[in-house]
Amino acid sequence: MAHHRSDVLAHAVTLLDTHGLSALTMRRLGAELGVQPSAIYHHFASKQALLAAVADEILARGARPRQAAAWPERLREVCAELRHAMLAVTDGADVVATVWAFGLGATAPVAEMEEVLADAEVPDELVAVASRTLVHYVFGHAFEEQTARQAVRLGAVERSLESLPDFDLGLDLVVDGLRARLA
Amino acid sequence: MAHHRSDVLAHAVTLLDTHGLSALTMRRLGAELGVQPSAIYHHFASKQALLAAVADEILARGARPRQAAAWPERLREVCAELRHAMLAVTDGADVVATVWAFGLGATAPVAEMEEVLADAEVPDELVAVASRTLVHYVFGHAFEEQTARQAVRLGAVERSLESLPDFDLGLDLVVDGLRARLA
DNA sequence: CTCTAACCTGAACACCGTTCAGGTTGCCCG
DNA sequence: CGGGCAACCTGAACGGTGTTCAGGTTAGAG
Repeated sequence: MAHHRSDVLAHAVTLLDTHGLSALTMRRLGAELGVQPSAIYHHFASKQALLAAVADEILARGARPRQAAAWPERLREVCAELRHAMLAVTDGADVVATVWAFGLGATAPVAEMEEVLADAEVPDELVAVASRTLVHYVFGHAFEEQTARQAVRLGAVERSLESLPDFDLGLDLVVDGLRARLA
Repeated sequence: MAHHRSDVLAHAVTLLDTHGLSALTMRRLGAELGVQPSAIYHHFASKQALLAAVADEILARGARPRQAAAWPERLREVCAELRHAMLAVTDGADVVATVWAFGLGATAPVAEMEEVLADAEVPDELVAVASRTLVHYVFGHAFEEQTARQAVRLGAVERSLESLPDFDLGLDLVVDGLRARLA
């Protein structure tokens, strides 16, 4: 039975979540679909393109309604949604951050941050700097948290998860810095 | 003629700088040294271990004397040194950030940040949060800058380098946020 | 009933990290 | 001087990886 692009993508996300990024292989994904590895190239031009679609799918699945009105809280909402979306899938932070860094996808969150800041009438050069700083923070924190969690789960390291820095506190640091610069 | 661990490490850094991370292969490194790939395993237990040593070497080569006395400027010095060390070698940001994230090395910069903050009598929980936030920012910014630079050099993308956010401004955002929280 | 587009096969190519039994080399010690 | 030991290396192999390509199948539209 023939598969669609969306089937392949859904299976890729499932495989990623259940067995991690290292298991997300063209051969294994093909086997999971009962298909030759080369068949996947009918739906995605390369593995990079597949990963880009996976990253966007991870972000889409994590979407939540916006509630806040003031820009600091709206910013926090966007960052929290981004963080939770990545943490919800095994190695999600790795995939999303890499795809974004290479400019292949996952552009929605930073675009929304820029929109929030522009709406708040923040100067243009600060909009770019602040949104980039925030996204770097969220990616770095989520990646570290996910990596540490996985290391502990595999028993590779006895490092306690208590020592992980608090996400909201670090976020406040940046938001406060931005607020100070605007005053 | 027999090689030492330091020879292998030096050649690995050279190979990384001249041809990028994707060319840093056990086979290619062996060929560069006139040696079988398996010979490298006499000096490094795995490629991960080799990359960890490469990351530490990149940081060691970027070391500069400290000059500032006040903690905000000391923090900026550490961050600037870290940034320049990574940018000085092709794919340096990728290697250093990855090695650090997996806890395999590159721990010196964040340790020094923590020391600076502790000396400034910043509360313990803020020391961990602030140093992590700063290192995430520096890694993210350097990785993005290096990736964009490489994409432009390869002609893969016409994205202008002018649009890259200013490093010092983003750094000030975090430092100011920390300063505000201390007051 | 034909044709076209979507989907897939199966083999091959050129790589990759890693292991292992065995071989060579150079230096120290008795 | 000669034995031995440690450092260093060989060469082949194992089991993977992403990707390409000529050709085959199948379902649906006209």
